[in-house]
Amino acid sequence: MAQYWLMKSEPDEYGWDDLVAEKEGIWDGVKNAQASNNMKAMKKGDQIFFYHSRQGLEVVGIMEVSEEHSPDVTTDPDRWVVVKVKPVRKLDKAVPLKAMKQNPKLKDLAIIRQTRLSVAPLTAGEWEEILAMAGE
DNA sequence: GCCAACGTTGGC
DNA sequence: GCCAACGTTGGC
Repeated sequence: MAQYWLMKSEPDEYGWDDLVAEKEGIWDGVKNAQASNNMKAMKKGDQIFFYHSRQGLEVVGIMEVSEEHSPDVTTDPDRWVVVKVKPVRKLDKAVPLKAMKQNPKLKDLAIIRQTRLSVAPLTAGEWEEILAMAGE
């Protein structure tokens, strides 16, 4: 079964619309051991929520892993990795952080507990709950 | 723009 | 190998 993830990006830097325009994006520049380990664990076809940080503060769409990890030549290839992702679809309505914080079922969500982690795993239950909040 | 949280670096 | 200083991230 596919695993679920959530990845953050500042829309100023790289937003959902940029990914859609490119059709396939390389998720690079992640310089954090925990996030990097999560990326290494990703399998092709895993589902990922795209979250806009700093501006927006909401989950805007779903993407999936199109190519598993490889060395990140934009940073330190011996240390960090990239994955390739492609957009699946935009959510009917974006799910704001504020709403997720108010939902007791999402209290253990990695982005709430550890805000600075940019790539985090999600349980199937959390995935479903966020989808439900998006009206799906 | 500010500041808290947290990871990393470097002097000892 | 410890820990203070520093840099970066991200919510507010």
